Amino acid sequence: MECGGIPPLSLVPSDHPATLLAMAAATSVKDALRSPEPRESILVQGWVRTRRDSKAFSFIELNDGSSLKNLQIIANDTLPNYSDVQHLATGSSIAVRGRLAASQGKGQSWEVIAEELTIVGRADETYPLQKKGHTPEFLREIAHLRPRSNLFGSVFRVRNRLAYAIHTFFQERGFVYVHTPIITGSDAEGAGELFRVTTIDAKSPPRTADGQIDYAQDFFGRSAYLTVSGQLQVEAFACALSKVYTFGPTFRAENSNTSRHANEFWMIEPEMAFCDLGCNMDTAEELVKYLITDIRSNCPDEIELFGKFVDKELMARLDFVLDRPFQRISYTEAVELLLKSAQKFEFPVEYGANLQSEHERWLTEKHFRCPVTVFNYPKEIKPFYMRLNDDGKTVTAMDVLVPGIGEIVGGSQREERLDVLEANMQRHGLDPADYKWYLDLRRYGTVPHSGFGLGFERMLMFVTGVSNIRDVIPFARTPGSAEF
RNA sequence: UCCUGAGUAGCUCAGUGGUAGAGCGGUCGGCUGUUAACCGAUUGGUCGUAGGUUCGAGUCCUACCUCAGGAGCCA
Repeated sequence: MECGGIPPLSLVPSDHPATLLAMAAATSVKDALRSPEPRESILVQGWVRTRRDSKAFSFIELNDGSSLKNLQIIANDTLPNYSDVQHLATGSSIAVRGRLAASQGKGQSWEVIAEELTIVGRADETYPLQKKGHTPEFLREIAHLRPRSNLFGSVFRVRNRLAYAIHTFFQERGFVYVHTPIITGSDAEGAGELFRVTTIDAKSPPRTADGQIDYAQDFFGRSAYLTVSGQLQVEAFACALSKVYTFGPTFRAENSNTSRHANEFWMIEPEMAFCDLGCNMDTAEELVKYLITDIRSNCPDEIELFGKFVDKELMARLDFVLDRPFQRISYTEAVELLLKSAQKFEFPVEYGANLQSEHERWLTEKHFRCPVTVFNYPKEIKPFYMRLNDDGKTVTAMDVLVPGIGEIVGGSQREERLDVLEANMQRHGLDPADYKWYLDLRRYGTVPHSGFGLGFERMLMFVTGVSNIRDVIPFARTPGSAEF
């Protein structure tokens, strides 16, 4: 599979007047453009990007989403419906049967001389997309039409390829894809606010004796939520199938209003048995590099577009990341570096506190100027499941920071010692009784194991240079916004 | 949620308390193997919403809404 690709049209409304649509499978614009030779007969279908009239014919730029490039159609005035063709507006859908021939003009090698042109669906002058550039903010308001733009068509072809590359990476390495549940009963995973899933009537909920809503009478007989992470569940599968990963949607009810947060996003969570923190960091870094390499070589047109119109530094940065090993630095060393730096920070650097965004940016953008993996954080600022180091002060957390985005990967070696894990839970105010099944993994044949979460959209932002997460999700869900 | 900024034509924006503007787009015509074509004409407005100050508000004040950038939370 390559960056784009659409299946041939096989289902056609029976009452449709277009005879062309009933013909054999159409050729995609992408395939037409890379044809090795002229073709006597070809059928192409798509949407009109723009049209220009010449003396005795009309130029139509046709795009079907299979490629960034358009296919030029020559519609001669001998076509019986030429007067209609001359009024074809941007956005209209057409089917064209004709001859694929070498172009007489510059700028494209092939063009289609139309012998029959069917107008499938008109678009009138209110069609909001112009052939000139639009701001991403405007296109965001027409999220249902923006995939027809060059920028968003490219983003979503790359999104497709990135998902494919993620599966390829893990499948080639013997990982098993596990579908962890979307609905979860864990309400204290420490990964943020949760969306409640309920069938209780909001107007007259069942009450307990003390007046609280009685969720024991809810659909699942308990409180249930949309998942904030498949990690706890996937650990169970790692402790059986050894190397596993999840790749699915994740939901956080945080009121985050930033360019890097959405309330519904996709996450990749590998989990590996018999794997310590070093092995974990190796895997995360190898994955990030693999994905960049894959997109770089399989979506060249799209990357070129992003480099031209989205982020001029994109290609240099991607190559730079590929050429160099990731920097690894412990939290303690990072704090020392930050304290020694002459840089003035808005927030003070101090051991024991979380690194601020500006601190992370300094490390990855100013100091090392490449991705940085920070590991061994103070236990106080990390969740209960991370493995306690021998120093008794730090846990085996690791974050991969990349320039321009910040944290793209967060992970750790998990605490595999039952007694230490129970103590961690108590320190975090959690009741081990609520995690019986999770503790069983340590009770029966426990093994050292590690894993991490890679934000799918953040990775996509990194490889495309697109700076707002809303622009790499088909229909973004953010606070106050779920229109489409 | 907090801080900062913005909201004027379909889009991008100008408009310094006194007649609502430009470029692009759209439409019509011309020209032309064109390439974000070109030339001419034309179309286009609840100035985010609601109040207030003023003889007079797009412009000043207040509240709210929306968007953007930054912060926190994190992926």
